[in-house]
Amino acid sequence: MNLKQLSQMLGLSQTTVSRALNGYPEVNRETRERVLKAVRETGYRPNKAAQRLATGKAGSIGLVMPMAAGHPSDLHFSEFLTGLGEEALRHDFHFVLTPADPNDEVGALKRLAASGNVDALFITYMRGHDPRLEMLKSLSIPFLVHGRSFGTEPDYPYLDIDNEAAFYDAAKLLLQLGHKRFALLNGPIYLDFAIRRKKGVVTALAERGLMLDEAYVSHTAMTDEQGLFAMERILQLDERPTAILCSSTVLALGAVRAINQAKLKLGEDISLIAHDDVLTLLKPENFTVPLTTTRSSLRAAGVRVAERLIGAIKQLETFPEQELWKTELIVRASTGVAPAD
Amino acid sequence: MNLKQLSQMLGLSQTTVSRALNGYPEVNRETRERVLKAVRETGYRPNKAAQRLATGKAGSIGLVMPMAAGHPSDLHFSEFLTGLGEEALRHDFHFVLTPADPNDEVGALKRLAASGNVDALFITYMRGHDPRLEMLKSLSIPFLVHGRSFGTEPDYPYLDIDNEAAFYDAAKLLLQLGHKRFALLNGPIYLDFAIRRKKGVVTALAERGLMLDEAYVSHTAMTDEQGLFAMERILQLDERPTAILCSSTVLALGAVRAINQAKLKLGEDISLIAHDDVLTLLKPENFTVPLTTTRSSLRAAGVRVAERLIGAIKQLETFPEQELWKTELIVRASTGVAPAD
DNA sequence: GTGAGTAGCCAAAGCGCTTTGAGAAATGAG
DNA sequence: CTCATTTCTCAAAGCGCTTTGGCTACTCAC
Repeated sequence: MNLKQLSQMLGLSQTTVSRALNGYPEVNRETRERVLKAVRETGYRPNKAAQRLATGKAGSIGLVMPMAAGHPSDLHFSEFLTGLGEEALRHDFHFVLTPADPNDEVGALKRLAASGNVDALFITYMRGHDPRLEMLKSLSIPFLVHGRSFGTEPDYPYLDIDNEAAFYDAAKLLLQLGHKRFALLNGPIYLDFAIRRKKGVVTALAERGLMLDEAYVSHTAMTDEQGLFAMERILQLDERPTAILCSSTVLALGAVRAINQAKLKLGEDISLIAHDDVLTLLKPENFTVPLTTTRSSLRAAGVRVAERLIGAIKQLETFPEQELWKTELIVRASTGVAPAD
Repeated sequence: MNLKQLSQMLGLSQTTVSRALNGYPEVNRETRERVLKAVRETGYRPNKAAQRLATGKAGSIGLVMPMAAGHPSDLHFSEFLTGLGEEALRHDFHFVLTPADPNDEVGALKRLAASGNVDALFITYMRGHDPRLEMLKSLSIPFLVHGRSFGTEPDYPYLDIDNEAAFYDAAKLLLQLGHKRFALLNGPIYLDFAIRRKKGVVTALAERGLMLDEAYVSHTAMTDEQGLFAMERILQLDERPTAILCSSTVLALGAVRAINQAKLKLGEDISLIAHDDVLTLLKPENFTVPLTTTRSSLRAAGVRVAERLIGAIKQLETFPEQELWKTELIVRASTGVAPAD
């Protein structure tokens, strides 16, 4: 069933039916109702590809799904996606998900944009000096960045959390508790958030005349196993750290396991603060020793990103172009006074 | 840059350029190379919407993402999605993800199909007597079911694991270890896999003249918290069970927490077998007491589903229409001989 | 030298929708 | 009663691609 058939059935022109459907004013009330009724009865749905071709709009947001054979599925990504979906649902939008090799994200993005399949693009997992930015700016399609790109002019629309402040505050809290030897389990160093979080820690330590020794820093993928390995390694160093900062509760999951295996008491022998993306599965309060965290919901960020992108597509984007969310510091049992030497 | 411009630039007709691009034989080698070169230089990409409109194919698989405000993000779903993506990447396919209210999946599916921007559909989270099946069968678009629908004629293409056998075997193992009092932490009872797993347990017990008491069965969402609550409730029953079967390692995560809190020793006081979907984040071997599991990779299923769907779209589907994968029973430390009464 | 066959190219139709520009009918003003 | 205006409707063009059905210019066999 297509427009032509439908209009023939009704004895109307395609124009009129199309207008009736899309809410144009110049169509008689009765006629419109007749059309709507017929649509209901026949189950007619406009062909999206045709609509897209005719209007240039398609009600879809494109995103690249970083992915390779063997690449682990990412909890953070799906939490974010859930947020996007939640908002998209309200506006009858959908996503076009292009899986892409992590090494070819620029290419994948370019293809996606040129394909004319999407109205807006969105990128995440931002890197320092991210090459995707230039590309996006050269395109004539709305986009939004989740995160920022360290080392580039911040002249693009973004939504980010204040990673530096979060880890500055976390480190500060630990310093106030008397800790002196810090370790940091971070994400890959090329990622923007990892750079900023590290910076936050370094700054806080510097204020007390302390240095963050590189041996006590790990940059790994955000999995529990990497957290375990990194923590095991660090615990075997000569001077054991008493304060651990973790870039994710996923890393913390592994770290805590290593700490338990070393028979150390969390919150007594060793303190830990993790960043909490509010993952459904991994609640910091459900750890045997509830974790102190810096919190910011990834899902909420997803909702907001979708909201802004859809606004941009509909050209009613009146939102501030750049948002920086503060994180909350939530103190639980995993942080305590530094043990006496 | 579109076909018309490109062909003008080359002094060729659109026909010839299109043919050159799509590998038709009736175009001169030199001409083809000239076209390909121009494409590389200009960065021309065919408009997908137009391609779709002209051919009816779009290189995309549609799927409905069950989702509502407040609906938790599902680890199982994203693990599966990762598998899908992995295979789709190889064939330059993408997904159209429509978020949908869990109560309106039929509608969402119908809209997606009628929209004409997907080549194939796929459904999962199958229910008993699933209403989506009839709808899909009435459509003229390839589809594949992940799972089955209990109580319907199995005359549709599916990929499923043998849930009944998995839980039959698991229960059998526990029976052989001398267990008599069983509990089952299952998914929502309307879901097909939950029905079949329960059936497997019931059958195994029946062979020994035992019954599965409904009080010892829980049907909940597959989250760790629900696992915790259900396990807490069951542990407080008069006759404490000694054998627990869990429909997911996520449920098991909560269950184990409850067991620990009750100061029971896993593998001694109480035995537990969970179904392992091979989630990246939740490895049964990483539990403090490694879990005995029935294993089948969700991600592998995703790969296979994508493979079959893409095959169907390209009309080279020579695969068996229906696949039933066996699960592996992997014995670890969470199962032990039943404690003496 | 002729006719059949083939290689290589093209014009134009069509996919299903939106939108432009115009026309017919109904209404109102003078 | 006429002319201008408003209301409603329509035919046709166009979005960017693929594909059908020719057409021309060769090549080759006899």
